[in-house]
Amino acid sequence: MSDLLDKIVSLSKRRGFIFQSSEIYGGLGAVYDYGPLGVELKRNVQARWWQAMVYQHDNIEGLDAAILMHPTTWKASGHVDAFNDPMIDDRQSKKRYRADQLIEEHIARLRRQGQDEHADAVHRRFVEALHADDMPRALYEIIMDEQIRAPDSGAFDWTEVRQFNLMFETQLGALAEGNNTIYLRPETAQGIFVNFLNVLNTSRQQIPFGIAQIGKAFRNEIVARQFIFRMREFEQMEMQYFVRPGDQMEAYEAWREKRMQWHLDNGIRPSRLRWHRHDKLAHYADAAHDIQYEFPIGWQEIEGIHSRTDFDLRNHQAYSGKKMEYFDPQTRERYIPYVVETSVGLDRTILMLLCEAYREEEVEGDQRVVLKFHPQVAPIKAAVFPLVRKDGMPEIARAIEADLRTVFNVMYDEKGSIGKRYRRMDEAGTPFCITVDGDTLADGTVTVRDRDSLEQVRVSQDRLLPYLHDRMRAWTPAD
RNA sequence: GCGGGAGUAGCUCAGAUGGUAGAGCAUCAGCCUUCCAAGCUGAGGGUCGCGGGUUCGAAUCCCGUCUCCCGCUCCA
Repeated sequence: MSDLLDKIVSLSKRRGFIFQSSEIYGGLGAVYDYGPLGVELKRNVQARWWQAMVYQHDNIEGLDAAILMHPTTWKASGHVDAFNDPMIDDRQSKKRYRADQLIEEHIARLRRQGQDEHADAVHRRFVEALHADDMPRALYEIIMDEQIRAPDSGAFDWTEVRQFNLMFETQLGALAEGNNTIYLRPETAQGIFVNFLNVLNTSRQQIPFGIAQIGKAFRNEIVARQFIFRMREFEQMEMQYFVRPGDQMEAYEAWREKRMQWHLDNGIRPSRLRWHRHDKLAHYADAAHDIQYEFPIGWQEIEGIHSRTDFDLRNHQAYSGKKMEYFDPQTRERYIPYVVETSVGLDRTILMLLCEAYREEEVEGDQRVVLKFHPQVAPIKAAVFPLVRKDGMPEIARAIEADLRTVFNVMYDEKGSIGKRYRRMDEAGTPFCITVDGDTLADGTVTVRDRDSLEQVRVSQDRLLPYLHDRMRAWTPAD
């Protein structure tokens, strides 16, 4: 891992942004907890997304669907088939096959060639393999021993057989008998699709309109690494935008622009963001772009904007028997809407903000570590200090703290030298420090110290709130 | 999943040849501080990832296991 990411991991733990899950028991792989500062950062990001998506658009409705869903949901979405089979990849063609189907085809081929004895032997071994403890391994050995080649490329260059059992299973009901297996959702989108009719019928929306949701999703990642970049339990902020078939590209382009702007508005430098177009489209999509950020580990996806046709609604219609059609009263058309999806990883956004904000700087010969968050996402908006712990300064500082607390998350600190307190707040990413000093007693002004420029401005106590609001609004990212 | 590396106080780390652990920073209490930390005094904090074994005795040796990191693979 890069030095920078190491430092961010260390700072995250040291200051209480992010902890590994269940650390006292040795940790749980690729699961993380948000600490006191981390949860503030996360809630601020959620709030900004909700504001930008739901409140700023009169045709977008919010939703909070449950994590547990009817199992048929995942049949309709394609996740059960795609995620639970023993898969093997042809390294040459990059095509993926179901290992069991390859063997079945091989057996059928042998029979066609009259090699029934051989076919029977393979078949017996195949049945045995399907019940083996290490089923993927057993299937792999058959493919190796029988030298089964890839149907398309004819190559014999296979990866291991892997079982893509990426959905977390759990039991519905207290009785562990019968077929009660359900899944923790691997994506939040299906919660939106299955509620499409509910929202349509209750919100008085007309197409085009969207449904937005923030929520947890779960995937048994094969390779889960790089801190909170790829986690087994993670949070998505998704919006599905329903449009008339044919109008999807216009909506797609509009949402691409809005979503990129959102990241810029969070203080991400434009040079660190780029578009990545999917050349190879999933079968249900007719366009797909990712927004990538230049992490210390390289360019990585943080958000996907996908035009996913009517695939999901059409499938839910087929599986549920419920008509997913929309009737347009103007044109008197009836159709299953197309969907443009924006899906951003909340945890990845947090990691991006940490990477973007982290700076090591030299101040008058000393080094400081500072998180230059956008003030709106900063966990603590302001800290209030008495310059010294006497002459009534703590009392005045406490009063200012109490006043600001009605609006912001603020912190009071009187421990250590004033410089030390500034540096502590730098590490937490607090944009403003307010110091009560001797002049405060005389004229009612305080020092407001800027995290980024280190500049100090004297502000009258009673103008403090509007002053801070103005400064937050005017903030722009450095370099 | 495979190969390699690592796991000692909250953080970063030191602990040659086995004799039951230290530093800096951080934290807490007090002092000193009238604007950018690392001044003073004191305190708390570790069964050295976990389990087992060898040994009179293990952080140090052996086995297992978990977690993290790097590379390959994967990114459905």
